Amino acid sequence: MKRVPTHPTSVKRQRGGASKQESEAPGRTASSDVPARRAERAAERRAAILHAALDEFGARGFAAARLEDVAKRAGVAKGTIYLHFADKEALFQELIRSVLVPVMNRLTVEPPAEVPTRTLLEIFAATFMREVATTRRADVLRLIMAEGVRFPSLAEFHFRNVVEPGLAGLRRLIQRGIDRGEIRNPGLAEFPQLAVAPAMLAVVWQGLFGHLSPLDVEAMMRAHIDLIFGERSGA
Amino acid sequence: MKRVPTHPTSVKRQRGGASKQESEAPGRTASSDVPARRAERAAERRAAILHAALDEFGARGFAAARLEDVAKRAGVAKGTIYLHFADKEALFQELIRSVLVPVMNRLTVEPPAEVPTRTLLEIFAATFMREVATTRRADVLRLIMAEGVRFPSLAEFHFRNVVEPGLAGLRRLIQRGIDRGEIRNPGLAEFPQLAVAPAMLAVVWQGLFGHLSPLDVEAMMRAHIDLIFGERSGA
DNA sequence: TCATTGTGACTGACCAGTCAGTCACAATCA
DNA sequence: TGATTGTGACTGACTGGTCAGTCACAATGA
Repeated sequence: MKRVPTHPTSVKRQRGGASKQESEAPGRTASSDVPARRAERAAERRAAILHAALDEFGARGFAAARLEDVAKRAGVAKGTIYLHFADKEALFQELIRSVLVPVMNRLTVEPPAEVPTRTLLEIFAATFMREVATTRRADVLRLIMAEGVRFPSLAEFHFRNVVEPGLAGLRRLIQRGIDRGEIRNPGLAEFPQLAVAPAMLAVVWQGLFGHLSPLDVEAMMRAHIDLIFGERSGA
Repeated sequence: MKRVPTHPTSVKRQRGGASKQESEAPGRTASSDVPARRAERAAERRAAILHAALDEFGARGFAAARLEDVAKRAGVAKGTIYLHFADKEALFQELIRSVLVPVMNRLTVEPPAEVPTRTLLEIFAATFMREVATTRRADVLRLIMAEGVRFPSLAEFHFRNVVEPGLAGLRRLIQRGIDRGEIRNPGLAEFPQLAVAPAMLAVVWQGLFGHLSPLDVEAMMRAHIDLIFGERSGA
């Protein structure tokens, strides 16, 4: 970051092939009998580093995480990290990018058939729980809330690519509910944040207090949806 | 944090007098003509250090904040910090303690008169906005979400002294609303978290995205209270 | 005067980022 | 096909800078 290069190697090489962006670790083990092509191996290592980084950053936060630990966890030398990422911050950004954007695409499906809006919202909530709240992706969310202030570009990236589209989709859903007379309160369309707020709280709660006082997130989300649709008891 | 003390100084001296706990910066300047008594001066310095720590930790997070900057901001030498706090972590804990506990006491008033529950909730929300969301205390909240995972004792302290009593008070309020027929959804009493969730989201939002897309927190809270009381439009 | 309080230069651990060297594998040749 | 050479991915010891915490000394004031 602040290192002055001895040789003015102005242009950094930056491998990684055709900008792979998947997040799931590849199933193929390194000891496969079909020797993976170089590019494949590189992609595997890149994925392994991202995976390890998720663990380390998630557990320690950005500033306190040590790249040497990331390397060790990924089964790689420290220097290797720098073959794939420009620096610690770039690794962090790429982590956010690769972990959240794919889920957002999965969450922001088009509002399709003749299904009641309540069901759509329930699916939305269930998907969020299954894909985010109960996975290590929740750590990434907490990480953004935690470190976002210090990385404005990262906060903005997350806002443009996750928050804005997610909220827009939610607003469309809610508006649909209002139009069909399923939702009474028009304020919800103006502030779709009200609809996600409990999910965010759940992520934080489970991370901080889960072991002290576990929260029945599903029941809470059910109560929340009841609140939105003005019912007095769940199914 | 991970520093191994060279000398096994088992018991740290820990000056600082009668455990002052106020958080507001003292108005008195150091150049006051009435020379403050030693204990007073000590308390003032302690407060100044906490105040500076709030700024620095709030802006940079625990790991990245530098005690030298805290000292400079407090108008004090680095060593002086160690006259008042055992180490960086103790300073951080004391910061959380001194900033949030007093507010919690102010928020958790007894549910008094013949006032409608809605008004009480509105007061609760307004107080939270005035005393927390729009002050540097919001940084402390974000700080806890950020660093709490890495400081379990701190997370537990915050849970026992802020979250639990706060939620209990809120639950009592909601139960009152249900008993009086003002609130329809009984799930709210089971999950008072639903009532605070938007406030938490507002704190995070303003911190991360406030400059990209400011959130009209008051309007949102109004919409949220409408939702709770089943009204369709605010006053 | 002397006990208490404050100071800031200093120490030692720590860690992001570097780079000279290694070696697995691919390409080329006999 | 097997031997030789070339390539660049990978390694990890190292550097330079940073910062928490210390302590010998200075300032203060009872």
